[in-house]
Amino acid sequence: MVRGESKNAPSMADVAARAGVSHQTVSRVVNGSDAVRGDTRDRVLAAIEELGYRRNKSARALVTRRSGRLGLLYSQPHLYGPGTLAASVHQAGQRAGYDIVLSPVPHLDATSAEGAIEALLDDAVEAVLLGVSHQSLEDLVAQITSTVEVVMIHSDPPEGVRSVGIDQRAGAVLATQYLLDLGHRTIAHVAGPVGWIDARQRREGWLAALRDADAQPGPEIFGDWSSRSGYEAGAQIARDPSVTAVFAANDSMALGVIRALHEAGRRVPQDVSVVGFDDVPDAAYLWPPLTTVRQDFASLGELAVEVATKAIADGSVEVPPLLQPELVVRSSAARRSS
Amino acid sequence: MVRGESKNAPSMADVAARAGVSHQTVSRVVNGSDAVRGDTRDRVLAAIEELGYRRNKSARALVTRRSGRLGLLYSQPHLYGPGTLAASVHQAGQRAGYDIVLSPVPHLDATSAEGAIEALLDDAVEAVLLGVSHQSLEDLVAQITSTVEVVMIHSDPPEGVRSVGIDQRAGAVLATQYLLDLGHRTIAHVAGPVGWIDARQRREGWLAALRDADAQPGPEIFGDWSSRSGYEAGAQIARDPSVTAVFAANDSMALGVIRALHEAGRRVPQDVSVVGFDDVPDAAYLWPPLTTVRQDFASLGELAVEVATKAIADGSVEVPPLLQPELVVRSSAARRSS
DNA sequence: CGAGGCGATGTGAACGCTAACATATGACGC
DNA sequence: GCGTCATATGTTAGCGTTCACATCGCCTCG
Repeated sequence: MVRGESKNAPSMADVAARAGVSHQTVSRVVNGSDAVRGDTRDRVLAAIEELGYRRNKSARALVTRRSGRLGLLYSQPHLYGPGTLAASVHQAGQRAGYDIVLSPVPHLDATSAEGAIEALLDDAVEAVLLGVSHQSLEDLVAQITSTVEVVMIHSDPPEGVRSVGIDQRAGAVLATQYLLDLGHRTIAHVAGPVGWIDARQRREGWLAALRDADAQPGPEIFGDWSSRSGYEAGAQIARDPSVTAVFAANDSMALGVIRALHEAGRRVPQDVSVVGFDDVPDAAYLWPPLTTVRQDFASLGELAVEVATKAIADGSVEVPPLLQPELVVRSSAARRSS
Repeated sequence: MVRGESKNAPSMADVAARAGVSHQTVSRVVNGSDAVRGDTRDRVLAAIEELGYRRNKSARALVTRRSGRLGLLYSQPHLYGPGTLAASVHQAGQRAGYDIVLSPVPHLDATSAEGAIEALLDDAVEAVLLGVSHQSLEDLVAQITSTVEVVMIHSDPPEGVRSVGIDQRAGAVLATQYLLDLGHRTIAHVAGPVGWIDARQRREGWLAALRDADAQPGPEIFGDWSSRSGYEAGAQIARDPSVTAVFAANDSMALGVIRALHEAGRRVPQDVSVVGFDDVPDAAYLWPPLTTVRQDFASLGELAVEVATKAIADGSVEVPPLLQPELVVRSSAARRSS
């Protein structure tokens, strides 16, 4: 920015003076009121253009007592799911006429989440979207729900809370059932960390599918969503020859499992089948291409914004049905050989 | 939010009444002025606590004529690099006392970038950080630079523009030189798409290292950063037996190349060596573990915020030295066999 | 031809805060 | 004991909007 070049930004009054009307008429034009004569409107529009006028959102927010902002809290912003979610919420918000305040929390814990929510509240957001379904947030929600509208993005929401979600449990059932259909009986699970709702739901889906098929749960190892933890889990699983299939709670861990299996000399999928969760863009181009469960983060974000705007409009507490994930069959899982 | 429960949010005047002081004294307390007696301060603080008072940022911004906001434009928000950058900018901004407005642009083109910048300007950001180094933005920059402070995140910035960056060219030289040292003479390059500065710089680094070693450039294929495009490039490369090494412009494409090589029966690294760029968290757990070039996105974000805040404070145009990337040796590249 | 009404525009106040200045209170020196 | 000064606090105005209402023409109709 060149110093001294620009004085104060022009205000409505400046535009009004230039167009020879009152500031209120400018306001009407800017807000699309139809009570302005065509030629007057044109004069105003021309003045706006000439001066490079921009409506001051702070002044507007002050007098209307509405910020026009929605906040999204999300963690692990470097990962595919959260990143996609953030982008889709942002886009849907724009379309709905809201500004989206993105609040990434690199490492989730109760303190940092609380701090992030405080910041969002300081920003006067009209609703908070909770893009991270972790147990530690459920208590927090109760506290802020009297202050601001809240939408949880959650596959197993507490009673009476506004929420949207993807059916994690159903996705896990899809994956496990597929493995069962392939003839596998001992299916290990590399779970996400304790405390994460999605991890719990995926684990329950695995368990439920097994139960329905009268199969015993295979070994279960808890990871932390990272490929490193998947690798460590895989190394352990590789030592157990009875395991012929692994369901990993996300694609990163699945990929770690596959590497560990490779290193142990067990072929995927000939010796051990592996299924992941998420369908990250790279999943299709791993070796072998990863069979996984796809979640539609884009729709999730749109839905969340929709529910939030409705909540702001009429306070309704609406819980649309969970979105259904989809099994994407590639070649990391195959019929049980022996 | 429970309807009817909360009336209007308390203002300074409410706090002042409760504490038995004037609103100005409340303002002083809130802003940490030391011209307030200890016991008065305590009374005010107590009133703030009791009423749950929050300072209204809009009113403050209106009167101070400063929004306290920095905007970050970034694309491909689902990818590791941009996601990490966004998070680190956000964090650094908080620390520096600025609110960060994150503006993800899913698919970059001149129109959407322009729209996003307009939105940022409407939000009255005091500086715009351009987190996407694409040619199409360079013209845009010239237009807005008179309106707002701009910081480009760019490894080869135009003259006189404030910027920070990571030395992409040096990273590519590192990768290529490593391959050369391993005895490879025909090194292919899977480049990023035309128009992306980083892609250009990496390609130039590859070319420069080759030139210095008196080696002829191997085949060159342009991808689009995706693993799919890497796969397609890899399939092509696999047909050329003279190629014994590939330098891919990012990890996703590298992973696609590896799969294509596998499918063609060419082993990595025994037959063909592959080096990527970025060091995404999964890179270390691919099979084989990917040798790649690590960029420090976290430091990049911090640096960008630092330069932006300085620019706002005194208008200085500072271009700190490029950050240096680092070669991470794993096992997807090996000494040339024959 | 004047009352009534409607469409287009203007006026004044208020939103919650900070900046600038004004005032009160007490300590101190002569 | 009174001016002087520093320290603590209060008062007023104004930031750029929108809202509620006032005004001004002009047309319609009995």
